[in-house]
Amino acid sequence: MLVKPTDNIPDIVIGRLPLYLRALGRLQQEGKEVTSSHELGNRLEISSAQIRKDLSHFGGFGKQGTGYRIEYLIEKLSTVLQVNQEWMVVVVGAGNLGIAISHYRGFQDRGFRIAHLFDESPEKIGARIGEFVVKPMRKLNDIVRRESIKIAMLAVPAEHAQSVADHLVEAGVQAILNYAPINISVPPDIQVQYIDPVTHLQHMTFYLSGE
Amino acid sequence: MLVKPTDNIPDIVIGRLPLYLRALGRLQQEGKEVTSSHELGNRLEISSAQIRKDLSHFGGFGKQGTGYRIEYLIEKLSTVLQVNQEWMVVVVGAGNLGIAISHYRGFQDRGFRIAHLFDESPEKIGARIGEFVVKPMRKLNDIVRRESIKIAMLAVPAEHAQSVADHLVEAGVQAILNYAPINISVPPDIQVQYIDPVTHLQHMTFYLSGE
DNA sequence: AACTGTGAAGTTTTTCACAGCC
DNA sequence: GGCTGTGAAAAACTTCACAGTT
Repeated sequence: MLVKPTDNIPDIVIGRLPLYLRALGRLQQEGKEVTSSHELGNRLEISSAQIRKDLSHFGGFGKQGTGYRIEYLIEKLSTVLQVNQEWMVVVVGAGNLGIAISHYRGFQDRGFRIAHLFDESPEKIGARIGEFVVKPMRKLNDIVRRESIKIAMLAVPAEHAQSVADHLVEAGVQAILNYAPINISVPPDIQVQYIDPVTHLQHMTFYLSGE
Repeated sequence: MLVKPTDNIPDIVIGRLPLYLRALGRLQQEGKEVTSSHELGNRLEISSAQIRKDLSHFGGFGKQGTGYRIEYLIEKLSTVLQVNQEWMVVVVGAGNLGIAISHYRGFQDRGFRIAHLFDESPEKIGARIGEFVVKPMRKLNDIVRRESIKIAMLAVPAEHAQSVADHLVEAGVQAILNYAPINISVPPDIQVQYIDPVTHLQHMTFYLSGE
């Protein structure tokens, strides 16, 4: 039973693992100890065969006839995704969005901790936002390097997203979660994911019966 | 040249159209009038063939030898996605996230306008948040019905997401953008999309060189 | 020369269906 | 009887490559 297989796992499979993990956490909160590909599939509207096949990439996590022990599966998936450790994250941009991100309690128990909040605006620098004091952009490079921070969330206006991303990469960041509604260009070994609510809304309006 | 084809377009294609639209808007801001599948593809890191094939589902929007007129393509894609009209949206949940959503300026010019902000907590009801006054949940049904609002953004704690979703559907909402980190169950004709930053972060940590 | 639109080919992803185990 | 893990089959998706147009 492997945990980090040498054989290449499709990215689309990796993208589903966090959903499994989230649903498993929920099942656990509900007091369940064991689940099945069928139950998980119902929750997530994913076929049970798909779930079994996805999990089988990493070895046999289940028991025939019984299903999956939830605690065990959570531990295994956490290891695969490397969220059995806590990752330090920086937030860049202390506007409404950056502030909301900084206040959000939901990162903690899923593998992430916000370490610093940066902004370039003189009015914001030094301000207290929850437990953070807004730090100036010019300190970003030193802090990220010194603390070996690998992950950043980008919550600046679209016009500044590319140049901030460049700074982050320069400072050694390897993964960027970009909330700005613009595609950024980074070296091929840097991970980028996007969050743009409007793209989701526009995806849904396609299917709505016209006003 | 069709605009709403009878033949079934793959959902995965529909999901890319908002990205095209976003990139086109950006190109337009930069003063460009014409683009090509190649240029768009470079921006989005999508192959030019894919873009041409996706667009071809809706008819010939481009000109051989020339490319695509940006203004024209924006208009066509907006029509396909039905965002050539403005959709009224309600936000449920006036915590940090709901407040940040309500302040966000980026919905306006991409087809959406926030009409109301709801919360159930007595301390929040009546509070002024930007241009909104927080309304009580018990008024949700009437307001959504009266104004024929079809879209909601759900920014309540995970524990309440399902019951609020049920209320929304009951009130006639047809599309829900769910920010709560939990899968909700709705009738098959209701659209749901999810925004959960942690799933994106966990997707990226898979690829990071371990701490 | 540059570019679209598109069948055909190739690749990836999902589902099926069942042997094997509890 | 219920469930996993998995080859094989099916379906979906992407890329190729080129005829045809500007």
